[in-house]
Formats: sequence, structure tokens, C-alpha cells
Amino acid sequence: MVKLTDYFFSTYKEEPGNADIPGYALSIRAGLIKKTAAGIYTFMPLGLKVLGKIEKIIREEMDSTGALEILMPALQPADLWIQSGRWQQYGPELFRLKDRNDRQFCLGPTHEEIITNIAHQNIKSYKDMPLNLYQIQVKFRDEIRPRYGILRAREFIMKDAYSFTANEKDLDSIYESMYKCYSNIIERLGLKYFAVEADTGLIGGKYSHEFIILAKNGEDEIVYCPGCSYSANYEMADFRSKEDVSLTEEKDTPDYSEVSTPGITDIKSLSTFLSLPEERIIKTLFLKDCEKNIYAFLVSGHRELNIAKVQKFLGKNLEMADDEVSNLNIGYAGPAGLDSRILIYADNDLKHKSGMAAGANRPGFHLINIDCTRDFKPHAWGDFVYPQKGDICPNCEHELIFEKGIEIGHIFKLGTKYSEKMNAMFLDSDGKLKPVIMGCYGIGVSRILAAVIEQLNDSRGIVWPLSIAPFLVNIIAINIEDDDVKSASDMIYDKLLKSGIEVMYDNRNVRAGVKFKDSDLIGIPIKLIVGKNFPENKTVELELRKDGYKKTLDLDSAIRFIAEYPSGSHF
RNA sequence: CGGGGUGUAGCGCAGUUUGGCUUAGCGCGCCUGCUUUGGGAGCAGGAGGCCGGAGGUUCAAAUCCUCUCACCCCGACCA
Repeated sequence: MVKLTDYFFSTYKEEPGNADIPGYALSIRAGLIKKTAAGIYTFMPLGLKVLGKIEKIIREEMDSTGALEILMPALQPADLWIQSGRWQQYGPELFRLKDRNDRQFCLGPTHEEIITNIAHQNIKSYKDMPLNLYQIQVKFRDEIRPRYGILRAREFIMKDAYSFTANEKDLDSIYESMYKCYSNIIERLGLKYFAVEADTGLIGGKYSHEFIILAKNGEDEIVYCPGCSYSANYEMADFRSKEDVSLTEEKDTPDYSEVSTPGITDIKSLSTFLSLPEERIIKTLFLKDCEKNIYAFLVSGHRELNIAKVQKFLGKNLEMADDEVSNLNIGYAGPAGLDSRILIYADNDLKHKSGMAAGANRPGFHLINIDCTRDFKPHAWGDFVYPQKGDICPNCEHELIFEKGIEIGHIFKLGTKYSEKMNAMFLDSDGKLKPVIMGCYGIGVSRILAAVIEQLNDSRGIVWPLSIAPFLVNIIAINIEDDDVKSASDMIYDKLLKSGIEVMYDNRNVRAGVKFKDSDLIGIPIKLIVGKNFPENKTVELELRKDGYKKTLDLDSAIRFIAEYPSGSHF
């Protein structure tokens, strides 16, 4: 495939100045990408080769589900976005620009508007569906803070698919096939991952999954159960708290009473002051909706309120109320004796607890011995908090495990949000005009490249999975100035080429150490080392990048080993 | 957008506090030659900079002042 003296690449011994995660540092050091501007990268030949292989896998898997590839424009007219309402909704993340005639455009961060417009023009009957269209395209998002190289770039490559169906059943079946498709893709990449239930947001459909690759430096957090198949986005996760007998309801607990707690306005100091664990304190938080209605949320003192869950529960947007509740004795608020006009919502974790402390709704005082059953009646109980270490799987008895990861895919049932706004209607078999039901399925192509490096590396460099390694084998000619070694290496290179093996030939006139280090840095799975042993004994040495396994073989055996290595039948 | 920081050779940095000791330096990389060749070689020679940009102060500015631009870190954001 390539002789290194003819190739365009360079590696770096030194760490780049501004790479704060190993994957990014390696992608620069291995010469895969070059930064052009903040969050904007150039793919060099080696990086592009890997990117192409990732795209190939995605295309193969998508095509096998029956999806059809299209290519939409990166530059999109504003009027479609105005129709969908997102021209206003989308913040400064949307790259907006004007043409010479002062017409508004944007660089697409996603393509719902374009594709829904296509659907509007082309889908007329239920007979035109189901349909699943995808593209691999450059996307733009003016990230507030691009970071970690191509893991979070402003210009990036994404595969996005959009499905169109006449009914929910067909949507479900495409959703399922996309779920399977994404799992297949990630498995072919040889990565550890979870498909977790994800937040659908306020507009969201019922169902959404994120595909998360495990990586220490990931920006997403997930929880999963080691005992069953349960896994979820940290934000979304269901859980049960460990039953703590000492906190559960006892008969004949004393009535609550007021204690003076001057200057104590936070859980930590209250816990210290009263010598009570944080679990025995009721934290009272106030949220407001857009009409400035105030809601009180009660959670256990050691837990954090999860606004995403709360919003989902109430079905409306909420934020912390600060100014609006100055009359409510912040720091001394509590459920017992609270202004009765405020609706109280209590986290499930408090159910049946007694002997709790909470604010007395009077500056400088808290109540103790509150019984959560007896002393207040919340408007509703619910799950309003994040899971914590020690919490139990909702489906079985195991303790949940927390891991960090990188989101590389997201599948989503859109429903009729866009088709209604953009008038993508079809005539159903019952003769009625209905909005097309849509789904969207994204997978970050360039982000996969970054995520793979982030998950699969060691102190020497990248360790590519075989499916996307830029080359399968690297011929390392020790001392290319030795004519015997050079002619042998040339011959071996030709032979590997003829066998259809993806081969890189390091024919540079540099010392062996340089070649070994570079080969390991750029992560070529197999090194084929040609030294004096070949002219003398007709043997070459093979070494695997993954585990350092070495073997000295005659040439034919070596070639057979290499050819068979990807199928796992090597000896 | 708020807070902080950095711009000096392709990359990584020193020099800036206290203006002149610099013809602006070091390491890596690059070019030439010789030696070397199984885990980032040695020697010798060399190329490469309007010190981010624009104004100012001064006899004199990489160094001081003003304004700009770019990049980075922390926070809020994230189909």
C-alpha cells in the first residue's frame, strides 16, 4: 500500500502543549490530525485512512438495514429553520451567515429541516414508507468551548439517519434495527460500550438511547448494573436506595420540636451542629416555572436534586428560584408549616423516614424528629434525585456501578414534531392526511476516531483495533543500507501486496529504534521485522502491537500468519 | 458571556519582573557530509524569526503603555 519514504506523515516525540487528554495528544503525536483553528482540524493521510475505514463500517451496517444513503448540503437556508422554529430556538451554537444578497444561511449542526423538507416534497402516500435515509456529512456547531481535539470539535463528521414511517409500529421496528446496527458497528470497532437509556428532553419522544464508549476521560457519566442488563445515563438512571433500617418509621416517635440553629443554613453545618448524618436531614429546594409559580422539592440531605427528572415529572421547564423566594427563609425552609400555597414534591428516598431534621420556616430554627408520613403530606412523591454510589439496581439486587464514557451515538424517536411544523404529510390507507412519523439516528464519525484512541492506547501509543487500523502490518527493515536486507524487504513488500494485505513499508534510512517507536505510536497491529536473519537464515520476526507477542518464522509462514491474523486463527 | 492565562523558528520552551550585555537563544525536528544501524545514535557544518498585529513612550523596545487579534484553561451549554 505505501512506502514510508513516499508517504506524507510526521510523528512527534514531544507532547503537544495543549493536549489535556491522552487520546488527543496521541492523535497529534501520531500525525493523524493537525489543528487548523480552534475546534477545526485537518485530517492527514494516516488519520483520513482510519476515518475512511470507520465510514466504511458504518455504510456497510447501515446499508444492510435497508437504509439509503443521500448527501444533503452543509449550507442551509434560514427559511427552513424559521419554519421549524429552530432559527429562534437554537442559540449561538448555530453558525449563521449571510450571502452577498444578504440572505440568511446557517452551517448545519444537524439536518432535520432539510430532510423534512425532502419528505414534504417526496412522500405523498403511506406506500412511500417506511423509508430510512442517511448521510455522512460535515456538521458545524459553534461550541462554547471546543476541546479535546476532534472529540469535541466545531466542525466534525457525523452519520445521521432519518426515518419516515406511517405508523408507530414501523417506527419501532426501524428504531430496533438502528439499535442493532449501532451495536454491530461498535462491536466491529472492538470497543467496550453501553447503550443506555437517555434523556429525551422536554420535547422528547418516549424512547431514546445513547451509545457510550467507556473511557476514563469521557464527558458523560453512566450507571450500569453488573448483575442484569440495566444501564442508563447518569441523569436518567432509576435506582433504589439501600434500605436503612435506622431511618425507617418507628412506632411512637416523639412529636417534632424546634431547636435553635443560629447561622446554620446549609446541610453540612447542620449535620455537624445537630450531630445527625446528612441522610437524616430533609433538604428543601425551591424551583420556579416560567410563570413564576414556586414549587418546593424535598430530598434527602445527602442527595442532589436532578432538575432533568423533575422537569420530566412535571412536564415543564423549571429553574432554581432564588430572588422569588426571599420571603421563604432560605436555609431555614422545611415541609412542616410551609406556606400552604406552595406545592410540595418529595423524593421517594424520604418515604417512611422518621427522626428527620428540616428547616422550621423561621430564621435561626430547625425542627427535629420529623416523621415524613405523619408531619407533612406532599402533593406527590417521585424520583427527583441523581443516583449515588451505594444505590441499588432498579431491577435486581446488585449495587450500581458508575463509569465515564464518550457518547458516540444517539437514537431518537422524533414523532411528528418536524413533519407537523414543516407540513410533511401523507395520505394514509384510510384516506386521511397525516403527518409523517420520524426518527433520527446519529453517530459521530470523527468522534469515534477520537474515542477509539481514548479507549485503546498504552504508554507507547495507539493500539488500533484490526477493523480500522490504517495498515495491518508494518515492514521494518533494519538497516536499509544493507543491500541484502533492502532487497529482501522490497521482495517481502511486493509479496504482501500481491497477497492483498494492507501493508506499510518503513523503508526510511533511520535507525531501527525510530521505526519501532513510530510503528507503536501509530498503532500498526503487526510489525514484520527484516534484519540480518533473513539473508542468513531466511527468517523474519513478527511482533504484535497488542501484547508484544513475538515469533521468528520463515517468510511463507509469516505471510500466512499475517493473512490469517484478522480472522483470529493465528498460532 | 464571566473569571484567569499565553502568543518568541515546523513543534516544545527560556529571555519580559529591573529597556542596552542578543548579531534573539536552547531542546526536538529539518538540510549536507562522515561514522553508525534490533527500541527515538555520534561528530562536523548549515537553513529557518519583521519576538501575534497596530499605534505610542524612549537615544534605545521581545521587554514599558494603549488598542486590537488569535489561542488556551475554569464555569454556564451540549442533537
